[in-house]
Amino acid sequence: MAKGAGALPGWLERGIADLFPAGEGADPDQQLAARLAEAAQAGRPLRVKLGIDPTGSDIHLGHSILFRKLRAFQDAGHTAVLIIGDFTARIGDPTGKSATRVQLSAAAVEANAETYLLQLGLGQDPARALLDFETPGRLEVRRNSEWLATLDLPQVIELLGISTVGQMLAKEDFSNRYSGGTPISLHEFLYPLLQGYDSVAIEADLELGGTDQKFNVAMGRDLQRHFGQRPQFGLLMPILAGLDGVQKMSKSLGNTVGLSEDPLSMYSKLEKLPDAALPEYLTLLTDLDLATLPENPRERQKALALAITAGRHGEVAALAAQADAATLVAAVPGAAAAADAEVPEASLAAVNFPAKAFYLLSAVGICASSSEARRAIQGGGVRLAGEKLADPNQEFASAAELEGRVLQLGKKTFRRLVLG
RNA sequence: GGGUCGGUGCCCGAGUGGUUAAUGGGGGCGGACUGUAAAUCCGCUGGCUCUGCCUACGUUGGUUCAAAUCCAACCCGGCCCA
Repeated sequence: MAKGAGALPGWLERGIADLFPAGEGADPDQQLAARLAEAAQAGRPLRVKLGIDPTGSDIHLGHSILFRKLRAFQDAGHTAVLIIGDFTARIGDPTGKSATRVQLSAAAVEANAETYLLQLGLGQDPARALLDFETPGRLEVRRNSEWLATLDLPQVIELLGISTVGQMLAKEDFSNRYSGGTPISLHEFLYPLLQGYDSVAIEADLELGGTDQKFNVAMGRDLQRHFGQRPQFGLLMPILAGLDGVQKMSKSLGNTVGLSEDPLSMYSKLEKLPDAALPEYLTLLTDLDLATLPENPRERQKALALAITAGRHGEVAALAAQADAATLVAAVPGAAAAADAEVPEASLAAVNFPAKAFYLLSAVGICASSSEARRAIQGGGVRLAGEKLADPNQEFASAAELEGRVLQLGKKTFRRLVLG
Protein backbone atom coordinates (compact mmCIF):
# COMPACT_ATOMS: atom_id res chain seq x y z
CA MET A 1 0.00 0.00 0.00
CA ALA A 2 1.09 3.54 -0.58
CA LYS A 3 3.37 5.26 1.80
CA GLY A 4 1.93 7.97 3.95
CA ALA A 5 -1.65 6.83 3.48
CA GLY A 6 -2.02 6.44 7.21
CA ALA A 7 -5.03 8.43 8.25
CA LEU A 8 -6.81 8.41 4.96
CA PRO A 9 -10.40 7.28 4.59
CA GLY A 10 -10.96 3.82 3.18
CA TRP A 11 -12.76 4.97 0.05
CA LEU A 12 -9.70 6.99 -0.85
CA GLU A 13 -7.09 4.45 0.06
CA ARG A 14 -8.67 1.47 -1.64
CA GLY A 15 -6.55 0.16 -4.48
CA ILE A 16 -4.19 3.09 -4.85
CA ALA A 17 -0.71 2.45 -6.20
CA ASP A 18 1.04 5.62 -5.19
CA LEU A 19 0.40 8.86 -3.42
CA PHE A 20 2.81 11.74 -3.32
CA PRO A 21 4.09 13.75 -1.64
CA ALA A 22 3.84 11.71 1.50
CA GLY A 23 5.94 13.54 4.02
CA GLU A 24 5.90 13.28 7.77
CA GLY A 25 3.74 15.18 10.21
CA ALA A 26 0.62 17.17 9.62
CA ASP A 27 1.78 19.54 6.90
CA PRO A 28 -1.12 20.07 4.49
CA ASP A 29 1.36 20.43 1.65
CA GLN A 30 2.99 17.11 2.44
CA GLN A 31 0.20 14.95 3.80
CA LEU A 32 -3.03 14.42 1.94
CA ALA A 33 -4.82 13.55 5.17
CA ALA A 34 -3.83 16.94 6.55
CA ARG A 35 -4.93 18.62 3.35
CA LEU A 36 -8.31 16.95 3.55
CA ALA A 37 -8.69 18.09 7.15
CA GLU A 38 -7.71 21.61 6.22
CA ALA A 39 -10.23 21.64 3.40
CA ALA A 40 -12.99 20.32 5.61
CA GLN A 41 -12.26 22.99 8.17
CA ALA A 42 -12.27 25.77 5.59
CA GLY A 43 -15.41 24.35 3.99
CA ARG A 44 -13.68 24.35 0.65
CA PRO A 45 -13.79 21.16 -1.40
CA LEU A 46 -10.61 19.97 -3.04
CA ARG A 47 -10.26 20.34 -6.78
CA VAL A 48 -9.49 16.89 -8.09
CA LYS A 49 -8.14 16.79 -11.59
CA LEU A 50 -8.45 13.95 -14.03
CA GLY A 51 -7.39 14.41 -17.61
CA ILE A 52 -8.68 12.25 -20.40
CA ASP A 53 -7.33 12.02 -23.87
CA PRO A 54 -10.22 11.77 -26.27
CA THR A 55 -8.35 9.63 -28.73
CA GLY A 56 -10.52 6.56 -28.75
CA SER A 57 -14.23 6.36 -28.45
CA ASP A 58 -14.84 3.39 -26.18
CA ILE A 59 -14.27 3.52 -22.46
CA HIS A 60 -13.34 0.21 -20.95
CA LEU A 61 -12.96 -1.14 -17.46
CA GLY A 62 -9.33 -0.08 -17.34
CA HIS A 63 -10.29 3.55 -17.71
CA SER A 64 -13.11 3.19 -15.28
CA ILE A 65 -10.91 2.68 -12.23
CA LEU A 66 -9.84 6.31 -12.42
CA PHE A 67 -13.39 7.46 -12.86
CA ARG A 68 -14.48 5.34 -9.92
CA LYS A 69 -11.89 7.01 -7.77
CA LEU A 70 -12.93 10.40 -9.06
CA ARG A 71 -16.52 9.54 -8.25
CA ALA A 72 -15.48 8.60 -4.75
CA PHE A 73 -14.05 12.08 -4.31
CA GLN A 74 -17.27 13.57 -5.63
CA ASP A 75 -19.29 11.52 -3.20
CA ALA A 76 -17.10 12.79 -0.41
CA GLY A 77 -18.03 16.33 -1.38
CA HIS A 78 -15.07 17.34 -3.51
CA THR A 79 -15.05 18.88 -6.94
CA ALA A 80 -14.08 16.70 -9.87
CA VAL A 81 -12.42 18.64 -12.63
CA LEU A 82 -12.54 16.52 -15.73
CA ILE A 83 -10.21 17.83 -18.34
CA ILE A 84 -10.83 16.80 -21.87
CA GLY A 85 -7.47 16.99 -23.52
CA ASP A 86 -8.85 18.21 -26.79
CA PHE A 87 -5.74 20.23 -27.43
CA THR A 88 -3.16 17.78 -26.17
CA ALA A 89 -4.84 14.94 -28.03
CA ARG A 90 -3.71 16.69 -31.15
CA ILE A 91 -0.14 16.18 -30.01
CA GLY A 92 -0.49 12.64 -28.76
CA ASP A 93 0.69 11.45 -25.39
CA PRO A 94 3.79 9.39 -25.96
CA THR A 95 3.12 7.44 -22.78
CA GLY A 96 3.39 3.73 -23.31
CA LYS A 97 3.53 4.03 -27.01
CA SER A 98 6.41 2.50 -28.81
CA ALA A 99 5.86 4.83 -31.67
CA THR A 100 4.88 8.41 -32.20
CA ARG A 101 1.16 8.81 -32.11
CA VAL A 102 -0.86 10.01 -34.98
CA GLN A 103 -2.19 13.47 -34.47
CA LEU A 104 -5.93 13.73 -34.53
CA SER A 105 -8.07 16.29 -36.22
CA ALA A 106 -10.00 18.74 -34.09
CA ALA A 107 -13.31 17.38 -35.33
CA ALA A 108 -12.43 13.79 -34.49
CA VAL A 109 -11.34 14.82 -31.03
CA GLU A 110 -14.59 16.65 -30.41
CA ALA A 111 -16.65 13.69 -31.54
CA ASN A 112 -14.71 11.40 -29.23
CA ALA A 113 -15.16 13.78 -26.34
CA GLU A 114 -18.92 13.68 -26.79
CA THR A 115 -19.10 9.91 -26.71
CA TYR A 116 -16.85 9.87 -23.67
CA LEU A 117 -19.19 12.08 -21.71
CA LEU A 118 -22.15 9.97 -22.69
CA GLN A 119 -20.41 6.83 -21.53
CA LEU A 120 -19.46 8.50 -18.28
CA GLY A 121 -23.11 8.96 -17.62
CA LEU A 122 -24.09 12.36 -18.95
CA GLY A 123 -27.85 12.36 -18.97
CA GLN A 124 -28.08 8.86 -17.52
CA ASP A 125 -29.62 7.45 -14.41
CA PRO A 126 -27.25 8.81 -11.73
CA ALA A 127 -27.25 5.45 -9.97
CA ARG A 128 -25.63 3.79 -12.96
CA ALA A 129 -23.58 6.74 -14.14
CA LEU A 130 -19.89 6.60 -13.56
CA LEU A 131 -19.64 10.22 -12.50
CA ASP A 132 -22.04 12.46 -10.65
CA PHE A 133 -23.23 14.90 -13.28
CA GLU A 134 -26.16 16.05 -11.20
CA THR A 135 -25.10 17.46 -7.86
CA PRO A 136 -24.15 21.12 -8.20
CA GLY A 137 -20.51 21.88 -7.60
CA ARG A 138 -19.34 18.31 -7.94
CA LEU A 139 -18.20 18.36 -11.53
CA GLU A 140 -16.48 20.73 -13.90
CA VAL A 141 -15.83 19.62 -17.42
CA ARG A 142 -13.12 21.65 -19.09
CA ARG A 143 -11.33 21.41 -22.40
CA ASN A 144 -7.69 22.28 -22.33
CA SER A 145 -7.88 24.14 -25.59
CA GLU A 146 -9.47 26.85 -23.42
CA TRP A 147 -6.07 27.83 -22.14
CA LEU A 148 -3.63 26.03 -24.40
CA ALA A 149 -4.83 27.19 -27.79
CA THR A 150 -4.01 30.78 -27.02
CA LEU A 151 -0.52 30.36 -25.61
CA ASP A 152 1.89 32.51 -27.55
CA LEU A 153 5.46 31.66 -28.37
CA PRO A 154 7.05 33.48 -25.42
CA GLN A 155 4.76 31.56 -23.10
CA VAL A 156 5.61 28.28 -24.76
CA ILE A 157 9.28 29.07 -24.41
CA GLU A 158 8.73 29.83 -20.76
CA LEU A 159 7.16 26.40 -20.34
CA LEU A 160 10.01 24.74 -22.17
CA GLY A 161 12.44 26.48 -19.88
CA ILE A 162 10.96 24.83 -16.83
CA SER A 163 12.23 21.39 -17.74
CA THR A 164 15.42 20.03 -19.22
CA VAL A 165 16.33 17.43 -21.78
CA GLY A 166 17.85 15.39 -18.99
CA GLN A 167 14.56 15.38 -17.10
CA MET A 168 12.64 14.42 -20.19
CA LEU A 169 14.99 11.59 -20.96
CA ALA A 170 14.64 10.40 -17.40
CA LYS A 171 11.05 9.56 -18.17
CA GLU A 172 10.95 5.84 -18.68
CA ASP A 173 9.12 5.89 -21.92
CA PHE A 174 11.34 8.48 -23.52
CA SER A 175 14.50 6.83 -22.31
CA ASN A 176 13.37 3.45 -23.64
CA ARG A 177 12.60 4.89 -26.97
CA TYR A 178 15.77 6.92 -27.05
CA SER A 179 18.04 4.06 -26.18
CA GLY A 180 16.07 1.69 -28.34
CA GLY A 181 16.46 3.87 -31.34
CA THR A 182 12.76 4.62 -31.74
CA PRO A 183 12.12 8.14 -32.94
CA ILE A 184 10.98 10.81 -30.53
CA SER A 185 9.58 13.94 -32.07
CA LEU A 186 10.44 17.17 -30.35
CA HIS A 187 6.85 18.20 -29.92
CA GLU A 188 6.31 15.15 -27.73
CA PHE A 189 8.41 16.82 -25.08
CA LEU A 190 5.74 19.45 -24.92
CA TYR A 191 3.08 17.02 -23.84
CA PRO A 192 4.08 16.59 -20.19
CA LEU A 193 4.51 20.34 -19.93
CA LEU A 194 1.10 21.07 -21.33
CA GLN A 195 -0.57 18.47 -19.16
CA GLY A 196 1.22 20.01 -16.22
CA TYR A 197 0.03 23.42 -17.27
CA ASP A 198 -3.53 22.12 -17.10
CA SER A 199 -3.00 21.78 -13.36
CA VAL A 200 -1.97 25.42 -13.21
CA ALA A 201 -4.95 26.52 -15.25
CA ILE A 202 -7.49 24.83 -13.04
CA GLU A 203 -5.58 25.20 -9.77
CA ALA A 204 -5.68 21.51 -8.99
CA ASP A 205 -5.26 20.28 -5.43
CA LEU A 206 -4.82 16.73 -6.52
CA GLU A 207 -4.36 14.95 -9.79
CA LEU A 208 -5.54 11.41 -10.46
CA GLY A 209 -3.79 9.24 -12.97
CA GLY A 210 -2.49 5.81 -13.80
CA THR A 211 0.95 4.86 -12.58
CA ASP A 212 2.20 5.61 -16.07
CA GLN A 213 1.27 9.23 -15.43
CA LYS A 214 3.69 9.78 -12.59
CA PHE A 215 6.06 11.86 -14.65
CA ASN A 216 3.34 14.08 -16.02
CA VAL A 217 1.67 14.53 -12.65
CA ALA A 218 4.98 15.40 -11.07
CA MET A 219 5.56 17.87 -13.87
CA GLY A 220 2.30 19.53 -12.90
CA ARG A 221 3.75 20.12 -9.44
CA ASP A 222 6.84 21.76 -10.93
CA LEU A 223 4.74 24.03 -13.08
CA GLN A 224 2.40 25.01 -10.28
CA ARG A 225 5.38 25.89 -8.14
CA HIS A 226 6.84 27.91 -11.00
CA PHE A 227 3.60 29.84 -11.34
CA GLY A 228 3.33 30.46 -7.63
CA GLN A 229 0.64 27.91 -6.76
CA ARG A 230 0.52 25.22 -4.11
CA PRO A 231 1.66 22.04 -5.82
CA GLN A 232 -0.96 19.35 -6.26
CA PHE A 233 -0.90 15.91 -4.76
CA GLY A 234 -0.49 13.01 -7.11
CA LEU A 235 -2.72 9.97 -6.65
CA LEU A 236 -1.87 7.11 -8.92
CA MET A 237 -3.95 4.05 -9.59
CA PRO A 238 -2.60 0.77 -10.95
CA ILE A 239 -2.88 0.05 -14.61
CA LEU A 240 -5.49 -2.63 -14.93
CA ALA A 241 -4.39 -5.87 -16.49
CA GLY A 242 -6.50 -6.97 -19.43
CA LEU A 243 -8.63 -10.09 -19.58
CA ASP A 244 -5.51 -12.11 -20.32
CA GLY A 245 -4.29 -11.08 -16.89
CA VAL A 246 -0.89 -10.22 -18.25
CA GLN A 247 -0.83 -7.27 -20.56
CA LYS A 248 -2.49 -4.01 -19.74
CA MET A 249 -6.06 -3.59 -20.77
CA SER A 250 -6.07 -1.99 -24.14
CA LYS A 251 -8.36 -2.00 -27.05
CA SER A 252 -5.59 -2.73 -29.48
CA LEU A 253 -4.72 -5.86 -27.54
CA GLY A 254 -8.31 -7.00 -27.65
CA ASN A 255 -8.42 -7.81 -23.96
CA THR A 256 -10.95 -5.26 -22.86
CA VAL A 257 -14.42 -5.11 -21.44
CA GLY A 258 -16.22 -2.05 -22.72
CA LEU A 259 -18.51 -0.12 -20.43
CA SER A 260 -21.24 -0.12 -23.02
CA GLU A 261 -21.11 -3.84 -23.69
CA ASP A 262 -24.27 -5.82 -23.23
CA PRO A 263 -24.73 -7.67 -19.94
CA LEU A 264 -24.14 -11.13 -21.34
CA SER A 265 -20.82 -10.42 -23.00
CA MET A 266 -19.68 -8.36 -20.05
CA TYR A 267 -20.57 -11.08 -17.61
CA SER A 268 -19.18 -13.94 -19.61
CA LYS A 269 -15.87 -12.23 -20.22
CA LEU A 270 -15.43 -11.39 -16.56
CA GLU A 271 -16.37 -14.73 -15.12
CA LYS A 272 -13.41 -16.36 -16.81
CA LEU A 273 -10.87 -13.84 -15.67
CA PRO A 274 -7.54 -15.49 -14.83
CA ASP A 275 -7.17 -16.24 -11.14
CA ALA A 276 -4.10 -14.09 -10.79
CA ALA A 277 -5.98 -10.98 -11.83
CA LEU A 278 -8.94 -11.54 -9.52
CA PRO A 279 -7.77 -9.64 -6.44
CA GLU A 280 -6.85 -6.64 -8.53
CA TYR A 281 -10.16 -6.59 -10.31
CA LEU A 282 -12.15 -7.03 -7.14
CA THR A 283 -10.30 -4.24 -5.42
CA LEU A 284 -10.30 -1.75 -8.24
CA LEU A 285 -13.61 -2.37 -9.90
CA THR A 286 -15.97 -3.32 -7.12
CA ASP A 287 -16.68 -2.27 -3.57
CA LEU A 288 -16.88 -5.88 -2.42
CA ASP A 289 -15.15 -6.78 0.79
CA LEU A 290 -12.58 -9.37 -0.13
CA ALA A 291 -12.50 -10.81 3.35
CA THR A 292 -16.13 -11.90 3.20
CA LEU A 293 -15.99 -13.44 -0.27
CA PRO A 294 -15.77 -17.21 -0.69
CA GLU A 295 -12.29 -18.64 -1.08
CA ASN A 296 -13.15 -20.67 -4.14
CA PRO A 297 -11.76 -18.86 -7.16
CA ARG A 298 -14.67 -19.92 -9.31
CA GLU A 299 -17.10 -18.34 -6.86
CA ARG A 300 -14.98 -15.22 -6.79
CA GLN A 301 -15.02 -14.97 -10.53
CA LYS A 302 -18.78 -15.11 -10.46
CA ALA A 303 -19.05 -12.54 -7.71
CA LEU A 304 -16.79 -10.23 -9.65
CA ALA A 305 -18.66 -10.63 -12.91
CA LEU A 306 -21.98 -10.16 -11.19
CA ALA A 307 -20.92 -7.05 -9.29
CA ILE A 308 -19.47 -5.29 -12.29
CA THR A 309 -22.30 -6.21 -14.61
CA ALA A 310 -24.86 -5.14 -12.02
CA GLY A 311 -23.08 -1.82 -11.59
CA ARG A 312 -23.57 -1.04 -15.24
CA HIS A 313 -26.81 -2.76 -16.09
CA GLY A 314 -28.57 -3.30 -12.80
CA GLU A 315 -28.98 -6.39 -10.69
CA VAL A 316 -31.80 -7.93 -12.68
CA ALA A 317 -29.94 -7.82 -15.96
CA ALA A 318 -26.80 -9.09 -14.31
CA LEU A 319 -28.52 -12.11 -12.82
CA ALA A 320 -30.13 -12.86 -16.16
CA ALA A 321 -26.73 -12.66 -17.80
CA GLN A 322 -25.34 -15.03 -15.24
CA ALA A 323 -28.08 -17.53 -15.89
CA ASP A 324 -27.67 -17.27 -19.65
CA ALA A 325 -23.94 -17.61 -19.44
CA ALA A 326 -24.36 -20.77 -17.43
CA THR A 327 -26.75 -22.34 -19.95
CA LEU A 328 -24.73 -21.37 -22.95
CA VAL A 329 -21.36 -22.44 -21.78
CA ALA A 330 -22.20 -25.42 -19.65
CA ALA A 331 -24.22 -27.10 -22.33
CA VAL A 332 -21.86 -26.86 -25.24
CA PRO A 333 -23.19 -29.77 -27.27
CA GLY A 334 -26.77 -29.18 -26.18
CA ALA A 335 -28.69 -27.08 -28.62
CA ALA A 336 -31.85 -27.00 -26.61
CA ALA A 337 -30.35 -25.00 -23.78
CA ALA A 338 -28.87 -22.40 -26.04
CA ALA A 339 -32.20 -22.03 -27.76
CA ASP A 340 -33.81 -20.51 -24.69
CA ALA A 341 -31.11 -18.16 -23.59
CA GLU A 342 -30.65 -14.54 -24.51
CA VAL A 343 -28.47 -14.69 -27.57
CA PRO A 344 -27.51 -11.79 -29.80
CA GLU A 345 -29.35 -11.90 -33.07
CA ALA A 346 -27.89 -11.91 -36.54
CA SER A 347 -29.91 -10.95 -39.56
CA LEU A 348 -30.21 -13.15 -42.61
CA ALA A 349 -31.34 -10.18 -44.67
CA ALA A 350 -28.00 -9.71 -46.37
CA VAL A 351 -27.54 -13.36 -47.23
CA ASN A 352 -28.11 -14.53 -50.79
CA PHE A 353 -29.64 -17.95 -51.01
CA PRO A 354 -28.79 -20.66 -51.75
CA ALA A 355 -25.95 -20.15 -49.30
CA LYS A 356 -23.03 -22.39 -48.55
CA ALA A 357 -22.11 -22.76 -44.93
CA PHE A 358 -18.84 -20.84 -45.03
CA TYR A 359 -20.44 -17.99 -46.90
CA LEU A 360 -23.27 -17.89 -44.40
CA LEU A 361 -20.90 -17.46 -41.50
CA SER A 362 -19.20 -14.48 -43.07
CA ALA A 363 -22.35 -12.94 -44.50
CA VAL A 364 -23.95 -13.03 -41.08
CA GLY A 365 -20.89 -11.45 -39.50
CA ILE A 366 -19.90 -14.26 -37.21
CA CYS A 367 -16.58 -14.64 -39.02
CA ALA A 368 -14.53 -11.82 -40.42
CA SER A 369 -14.06 -13.40 -43.81
CA SER A 370 -15.37 -16.35 -45.70
CA SER A 371 -11.93 -17.91 -45.73
CA GLU A 372 -11.84 -17.67 -41.97
CA ALA A 373 -15.30 -19.22 -41.84
CA ARG A 374 -14.18 -22.08 -44.02
CA ARG A 375 -11.29 -22.77 -41.69
CA ALA A 376 -13.46 -22.54 -38.61
CA ILE A 377 -15.81 -25.14 -40.02
CA GLN A 378 -12.96 -27.40 -41.07
CA GLY A 379 -11.52 -27.02 -37.60
CA GLY A 380 -14.73 -28.36 -36.15
CA GLY A 381 -15.63 -25.22 -34.25
CA VAL A 382 -19.00 -24.40 -35.74
CA ARG A 383 -22.38 -25.67 -34.70
CA LEU A 384 -25.82 -24.94 -36.06
CA ALA A 385 -28.60 -25.66 -33.60
CA GLY A 386 -26.16 -27.81 -31.70
CA GLU A 387 -25.17 -29.93 -34.68
CA LYS A 388 -21.56 -29.69 -35.68
CA LEU A 389 -21.11 -28.50 -39.24
CA ALA A 390 -18.69 -30.74 -41.06
CA ASP A 391 -18.69 -29.44 -44.60
CA PRO A 392 -17.98 -25.79 -45.41
CA ASN A 393 -19.75 -26.28 -48.72
CA GLN A 394 -22.97 -27.53 -47.22
CA GLU A 395 -25.78 -25.60 -48.84
CA PHE A 396 -28.82 -23.99 -47.32
CA ALA A 397 -31.62 -23.35 -49.74
CA SER A 398 -33.53 -20.61 -47.99
CA ALA A 399 -33.65 -18.33 -44.99
CA ALA A 400 -36.73 -20.14 -43.77
CA GLU A 401 -34.84 -23.28 -42.84
CA LEU A 402 -32.38 -21.26 -40.75
CA GLU A 403 -34.66 -18.83 -39.03
CA GLY A 404 -34.64 -19.01 -35.27
CA ARG A 405 -31.71 -21.40 -35.08
CA VAL A 406 -28.58 -20.65 -33.14
CA LEU A 407 -25.25 -20.55 -34.87
CA GLN A 408 -22.29 -21.15 -32.61
CA LEU A 409 -18.60 -20.50 -33.11
CA GLY A 410 -16.33 -21.99 -30.51
CA LYS A 411 -17.51 -21.96 -26.95
CA LYS A 412 -18.59 -18.43 -26.54
CA THR A 413 -19.86 -16.92 -29.73
CA PHE A 414 -23.55 -17.42 -30.40
CA ARG A 415 -25.89 -15.83 -32.91
CA ARG A 416 -29.58 -16.46 -33.31
CA LEU A 417 -30.48 -16.20 -36.96
CA VAL A 418 -33.44 -13.99 -37.72
CA LEU A 419 -35.08 -12.92 -40.95
CA GLY A 420 -35.22 -9.13 -40.49
C1' G B 1 23.21 18.08 -45.44
C1' G B 2 27.15 13.77 -45.92
C1' G B 3 28.24 8.51 -44.90
C1' U B 4 26.13 3.90 -43.76
C1' C B 5 22.50 0.17 -42.59
C1' G B 6 17.56 -1.02 -43.02
C1' G B 7 11.89 -1.08 -44.44
C1' U B 8 8.70 -8.71 -45.42
C1' G B 9 2.13 -11.10 -43.60
C1' C B 10 -1.49 -8.72 -36.73
C1' C B 11 3.79 -8.30 -34.31
C1' C B 12 8.91 -9.97 -34.28
C1' G B 13 11.82 -12.14 -37.80
C1' A B 14 13.97 -15.85 -42.02
C1' G B 15 14.45 -15.68 -47.07
C1' U B 16 19.05 -12.29 -51.63
C1' G B 17 16.35 -14.66 -59.18
C1' G B 18 12.44 -20.01 -60.23
C1' U B 19 7.16 -25.92 -56.70
C1' U B 20 6.98 -19.08 -52.44
C1' A B 21 0.78 -17.27 -50.07
C1' A B 22 6.40 -16.90 -48.69
C1' U B 23 10.77 -21.04 -42.84
C1' G B 24 10.43 -19.95 -37.51
C1' G B 25 8.56 -17.59 -33.01
C1' G B 26 4.73 -14.58 -30.62
C1' G B 27 -0.25 -13.35 -30.71
C1' G B 28 -5.10 -14.81 -32.32
C1' C B 29 -8.83 -18.55 -33.50
C1' G B 30 -10.56 -23.73 -33.19
C1' G B 31 -10.14 -28.82 -30.78
C1' A B 32 -8.71 -32.03 -26.33
C1' C B 33 -8.04 -31.44 -21.12
C1' U B 34 -9.95 -28.25 -16.87
C1' G B 35 -12.97 -24.83 -12.58
C1' U B 36 -16.10 -21.79 -18.37
C1' A B 37 -9.67 -20.90 -16.67
C1' A B 38 -4.16 -21.40 -16.36
C1' A B 39 -0.41 -24.98 -17.82
C1' U B 40 0.02 -28.81 -21.58
C1' C B 41 -1.00 -31.27 -26.34
C1' C B 42 -3.11 -30.96 -31.47
C1' G B 43 -4.94 -28.12 -35.79
C1' C B 44 -5.68 -23.44 -38.35
C1' U B 45 -3.92 -18.50 -39.15
C1' G B 46 -4.09 -13.18 -47.06
C1' G B 47 -8.92 -12.53 -49.79
C1' C B 48 -12.97 -14.40 -52.81
C1' U B 49 -20.41 -18.12 -52.40
C1' C B 50 -13.29 -21.61 -53.42
C1' U B 51 -12.06 -28.16 -57.05
C1' G B 52 -10.38 -22.37 -59.36
C1' C B 53 -9.31 -17.15 -59.33
C1' C B 54 -7.31 -12.74 -57.23
C1' U B 55 -3.97 -9.60 -54.18
C1' A B 56 0.66 -9.57 -51.41
C1' C B 57 7.25 -8.61 -49.28
C1' G B 58 7.97 0.67 -48.23
C1' U B 59 6.35 3.48 -53.28
C1' U B 60 6.87 3.93 -58.54
C1' G B 61 9.19 2.43 -62.74
C1' G B 62 12.91 -0.92 -65.17
C1' U B 63 15.89 -5.62 -66.39
C1' U B 64 14.32 -10.92 -67.05
C1' C B 65 10.77 -16.46 -69.78
C1' A B 66 10.65 -15.64 -64.26
C1' A B 67 11.79 -10.81 -58.74
C1' A B 68 10.39 -10.23 -51.91
C1' U B 69 15.12 -11.37 -54.09
C1' C B 70 18.85 -7.52 -59.61
C1' C B 71 18.79 -1.94 -61.26
C1' A B 72 16.92 3.35 -60.77
C1' A B 73 14.33 7.14 -58.55
C1' C B 74 11.45 8.47 -54.56
C1' C B 75 9.31 8.01 -49.44
C1' C B 76 10.22 6.54 -44.28
C1' G B 77 13.48 5.11 -40.17
C1' G B 78 18.24 3.73 -37.21
C1' C B 79 23.33 4.77 -36.42
C1' C B 80 27.86 7.83 -37.23
C1' C B 81 29.51 12.72 -38.85
C1' A B 82 28.00 18.02 -39.35
